[in-house]
Amino acid sequence: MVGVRLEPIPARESGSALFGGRKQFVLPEVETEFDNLARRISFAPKTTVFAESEPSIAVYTLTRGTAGLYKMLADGRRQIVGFALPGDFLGSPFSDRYACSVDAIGEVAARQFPREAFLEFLRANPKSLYLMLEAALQETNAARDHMLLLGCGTAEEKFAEFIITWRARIGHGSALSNLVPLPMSRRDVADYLGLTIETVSRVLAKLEREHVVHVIPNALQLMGSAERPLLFERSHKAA
Amino acid sequence: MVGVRLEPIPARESGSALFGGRKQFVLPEVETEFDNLARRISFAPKTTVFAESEPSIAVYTLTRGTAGLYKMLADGRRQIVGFALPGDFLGSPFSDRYACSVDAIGEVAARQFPREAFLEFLRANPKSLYLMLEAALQETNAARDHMLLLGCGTAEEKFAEFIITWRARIGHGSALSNLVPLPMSRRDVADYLGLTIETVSRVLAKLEREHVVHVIPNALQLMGSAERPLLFERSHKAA
DNA sequence: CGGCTACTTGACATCTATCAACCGGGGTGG
DNA sequence: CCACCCCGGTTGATAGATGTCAAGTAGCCG
Repeated sequence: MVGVRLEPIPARESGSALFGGRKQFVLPEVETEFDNLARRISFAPKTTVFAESEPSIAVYTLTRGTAGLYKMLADGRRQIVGFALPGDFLGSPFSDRYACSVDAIGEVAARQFPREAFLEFLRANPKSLYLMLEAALQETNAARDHMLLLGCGTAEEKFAEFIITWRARIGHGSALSNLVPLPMSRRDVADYLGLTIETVSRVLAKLEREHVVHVIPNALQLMGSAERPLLFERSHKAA
Repeated sequence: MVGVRLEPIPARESGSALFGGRKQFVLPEVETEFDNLARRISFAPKTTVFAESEPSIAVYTLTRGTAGLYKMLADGRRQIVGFALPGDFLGSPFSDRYACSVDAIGEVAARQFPREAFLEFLRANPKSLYLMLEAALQETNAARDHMLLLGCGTAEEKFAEFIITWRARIGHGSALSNLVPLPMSRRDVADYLGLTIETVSRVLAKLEREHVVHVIPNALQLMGSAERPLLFERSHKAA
């Protein structure tokens, strides 16, 4: 086990959906033009926004709720590759088929854009294109950070990294709270971390025994005083 | 264990460096302009092209050899997030620091571009920007495919997926050969798959015992007749 | 109240990591 | 030219983490 403090956590990559919410790729001056392309649409909890390999007819930006992006194997094994929050972009604009599936976790609202219209918008707005490329590279990097976790981390390290990153994402702008909402199920967490739900449960039990966290339905209370090593330490700190 | 045929393998994502080599983001008509920005540079085997967290002063396109991209933890655990082949783009154009490290595996040659000049080129060439965004999204998807492997795969599945994807990448254009060169060390393979070198070695021994492959120094002979299930099956086939 | 689902807990199995020995090829230097 | 060493790789014995299977609990909704 390798440890690091829990608190400061130099704000790392989003680990998010396609693009972390903070990265706005539509500039204010073209926003209404962009919005005109959109159709508002919402999804009930546990319903599918789109599924991998379906024809990619539209792209989305999430406006409310949380969604899970995942890829699956034929026998049902599933890897959640990210969680999307409001502001995140979803879809495969350059592909004829969606590259992964997206399920609403709770109630979800989104703006839907026909794929072709979206591409046309991009072609007409190089500045947006530029910002979106920047966001896409950040996203690739976030995926690679998660690869590091999946390939090298222990169960406890995986969970710790998850909860800290998640807390940073939803704390977004406002101060970080020690009461961290967890809208997703244990199965979602397990599939995100490459673990089983039982292992996640046991890690939680252990952290609770050690007074690092308090387990609450749909949330987690981080024990503020906890200077306990929780996370694995990167060889190079984030910028 | 879940099986799938070895042969057809619908050409999947690159799993590559920053951008799969086949994706040319510099159009012919601006290529000389682009090249004028470049400085040719080469790297001896096992040397570092750049390291994570170093100032991001230049970006590169690989012209010869193979490179490994990786991220590390403080205690030395390493995750190789991809291998780069000629044509692949390397660097963190939008960041002040490199997002991951790159080591030459064998002898490597590359073109080096000052980061600012590269960004200026992108801003001046929306078409390149567009193609690069497309490539970046492919790369994100490849990273997510690898996340699926790292999170869900067994040792044997991981190795099989690796060897098949690698073979497809270097076969690139020409017919796929059953003699697959492996310029990287066992350690590289292990760190790419989230395994130990011993486990990789044992998987190879097992596959050899079962006449699926023949192990050769710096290469692997795939036994053509092998209809043996080797890979894990995706729930949705690639497009 | 009953039954469902999500979650937890326990006992056990298994895969992969760990630790250690060994092998073989290539380079180096005597 | 040979001996040696070093390094990468293989193989074996063992241990440990996590997965599997099964039972039990708690909350929630009908």
